[in-house]
Amino acid sequence: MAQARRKEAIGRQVCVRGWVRTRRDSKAGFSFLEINDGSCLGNLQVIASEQLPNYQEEIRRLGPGCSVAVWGTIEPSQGAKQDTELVAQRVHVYGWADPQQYPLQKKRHSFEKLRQWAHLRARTNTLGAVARVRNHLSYAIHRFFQERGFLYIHTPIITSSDCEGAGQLFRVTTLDLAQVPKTNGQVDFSQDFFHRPTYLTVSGQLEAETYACALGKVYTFGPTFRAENSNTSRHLAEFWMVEPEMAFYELEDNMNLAEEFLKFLFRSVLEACGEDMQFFEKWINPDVIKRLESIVESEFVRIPYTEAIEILKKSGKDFEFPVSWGADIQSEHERYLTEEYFRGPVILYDYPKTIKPFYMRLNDDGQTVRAMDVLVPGVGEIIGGSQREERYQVLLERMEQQGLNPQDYWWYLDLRRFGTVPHSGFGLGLERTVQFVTGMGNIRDVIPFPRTPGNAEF
RNA sequence: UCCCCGGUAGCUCAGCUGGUAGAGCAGCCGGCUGUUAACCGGCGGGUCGCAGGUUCGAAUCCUGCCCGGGGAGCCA
Repeated sequence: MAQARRKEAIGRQVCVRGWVRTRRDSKAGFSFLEINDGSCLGNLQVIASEQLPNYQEEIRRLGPGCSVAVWGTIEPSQGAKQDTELVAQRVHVYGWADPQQYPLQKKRHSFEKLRQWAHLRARTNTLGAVARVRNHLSYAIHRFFQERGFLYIHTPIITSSDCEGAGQLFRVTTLDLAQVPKTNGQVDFSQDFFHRPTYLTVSGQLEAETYACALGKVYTFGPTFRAENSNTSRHLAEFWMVEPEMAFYELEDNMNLAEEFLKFLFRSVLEACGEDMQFFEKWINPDVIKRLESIVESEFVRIPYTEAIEILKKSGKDFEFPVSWGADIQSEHERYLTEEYFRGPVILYDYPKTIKPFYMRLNDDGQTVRAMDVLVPGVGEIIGGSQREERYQVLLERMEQQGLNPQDYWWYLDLRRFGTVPHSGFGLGLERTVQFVTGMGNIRDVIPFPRTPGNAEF
């Protein structure tokens, strides 16, 4: 259908199959049908003459949601809003959609309402466009890494490490919850499927490091789970994350890769998803295209955490959360830096060790670690990463400082005992990237079936 | 989890200083039209989120609960 809408298709005999978006009748003896099959944003206009045998019985009853096949010839359109139209020689109806019962109407629906019809919302312009952009980003992610010699590796979904410092975990068990086996009042996990407590992964990083420390450059791209009771437009309980991990990369290499990566993705979407991006620019956020174009051409600002704190202190802004060295950068602070001060992406690095996980490499000052966060206007942190601590003794001390039991991480420590190398990596949230690219305000509208606290119906 | 805002027709919402419900769009019928957010006329359509309470009387006031949204924390 994407091809049938182009002028080059004029004269061709075609069959298209899809869903009716709308029907308009003309007294001149025919009806206009707008058909969409998801291959592109725009609809194909079909001219269905009353001469067709099923015109009165079927075609005149077609409405939004009905599924059809149309055979005919592509001809130049007499109307102004499209180049081509399909003059039907035959229209077959696969399935009806009773207009009294079909939820989707020709009119615009709120995204809140569409979430209640998650099984049908892909049939709307916006959600269809989001799906195509999301698909293209996924493709571009693989292309970026594959073209640079990274290996795609599959890290486990089920893990037993429960304290990576990345939030609450979902428990995985086959125990009968009505009759949990106990020993001395404690749950006896030796009777569970894995003979130990297990969880859904919150990150594939630790496992990815093992492959990076053998094969060089690797990446994971898969679902990630956080059981945090987060109710915001930027959080999901189940989301997709891209995590490259590179041996022999130091923090600066890591930042270079992250910047190159984002630019590659944005450029790729601009090139491949023009019609969808114009739709987002018109209906969702008038800045989306400009924003991506300027990022593709600009250098990312890179400043140490300490310098960012100075900027925030000098801003004269009355922040709800006080700015002080050693405290986390809050959403309002990120927003000031990316949206007001720098007006573009910013990479912050060298954070205080007290607010970052144990695996980040300690700087010589003994106070900061080689962490980096990429912040973008609108969605905040889109990438978080670091150079990993490769020194056995330092890593051991950091684990103990953070109250972790090194025995639980024996295999992770082994990477430092045997042939350790400097290495780095980062994580990119796919949904936040889709949000940033499309301008969609709520993360629940950029994943087909969002999982959030209290919501897993579909 | 905390702070705000909301839940009335299929959809978007008005009605909320208490007096038993309304518009636009959608749907159906008719008219007009190479139409494209089509247009004009007519018709049908509601346990006012749920449960209590106050009152002669509650969509409207009070309490609790459920659901949704925005913001915050946590983070991707």
